[in-house]
Amino acid sequence: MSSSQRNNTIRKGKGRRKVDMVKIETETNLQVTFSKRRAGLFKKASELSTLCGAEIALLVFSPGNKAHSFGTPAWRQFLKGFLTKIFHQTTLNLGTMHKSSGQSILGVRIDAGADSPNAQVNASIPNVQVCGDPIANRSNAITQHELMLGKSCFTIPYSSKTNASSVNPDESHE
Amino acid sequence: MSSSQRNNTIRKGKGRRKVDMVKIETETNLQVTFSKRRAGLFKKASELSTLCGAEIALLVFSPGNKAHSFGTPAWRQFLKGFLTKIFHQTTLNLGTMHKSSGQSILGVRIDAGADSPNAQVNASIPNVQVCGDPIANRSNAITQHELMLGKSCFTIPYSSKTNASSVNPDESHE
DNA sequence: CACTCTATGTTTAGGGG
DNA sequence: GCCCCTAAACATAGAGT
Repeated sequence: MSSSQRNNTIRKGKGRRKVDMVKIETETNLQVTFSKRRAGLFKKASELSTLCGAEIALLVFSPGNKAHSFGTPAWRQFLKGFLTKIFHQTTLNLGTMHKSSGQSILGVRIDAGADSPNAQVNASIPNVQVCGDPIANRSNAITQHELMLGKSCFTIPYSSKTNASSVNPDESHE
Repeated sequence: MSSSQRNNTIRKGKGRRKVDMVKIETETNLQVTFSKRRAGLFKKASELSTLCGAEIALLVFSPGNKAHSFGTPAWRQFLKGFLTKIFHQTTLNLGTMHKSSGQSILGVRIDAGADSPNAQVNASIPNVQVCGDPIANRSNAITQHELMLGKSCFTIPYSSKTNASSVNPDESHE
């Protein structure tokens, strides 16, 4: 046990209190924290995009499997152009519509069979695909994360020290 | 122009200075800010995952098209289980390896043709697919973002006020 | 690029309505 | 869930190495 008690506070004052970086046990507390921090995370993503012109895609699933997503405005166009360079034998369907509901279906579909740019997808196969996975498989101990795009492999060491760097063997150093 | 000068500082002190939320013009400045904030964003994502048990996938492309990714440890398993429920006519290939390099290829591949769970993907078709797109298409003005998963449509109004809420017509309110 | 340092702007835990 | 409030914790801009 750390200096504080379990997941709880260090002292009784009013302002912000330190919390241990372990899963919150109190259900209501967890819900509140999730909402606040999810909003904060989205804001940070938005700011990074604005300040630096970075393209970002972010998917968050709450413990109750509820999906929350974030994407920069130019994401679709950016991704289309980026993937087009990589995928030589596939066709990208972007911005399709849900057959029955007519609602927008976001994401990218890689379909080796279809070649119609605006082909509608089968309603039973939502056009949503996601990416992201750490090499490390220990909970709460993300040590490295790799992403393979085309011939380039990007590696991001990630530790509790919040280190984050990247290596790109095929392109210029950034 | 705002109260400050362009993208610059308000005063001359030493500590942190307020910055306008517009794209940074100075190249070196932008690089430094990108590195710092990207690290901060990843840390926030990691903390949200740890504290609340949320599954997260995050992709960031720098202005130079360099990819940085983040994903929670259980992301692959989580996604596999989640998508299995949704995709009835496809096969998921997870955790494949790059043919030539042997390096891990992250992400999810929806391949209607293949049904071998561990089939290797063609090296020219990296198994990386991403999701994320706003409904709004104006730069720096993300107003709404929708994600279609199965029969459920999740909507996240997003404004400069950093509002972020979600609606799920098919499941319980969170 | 990475690190350090400072000062300060920003986020957020907890509690109330 | 939303809003408001407080005060402490945290993130980070700018400059230097």
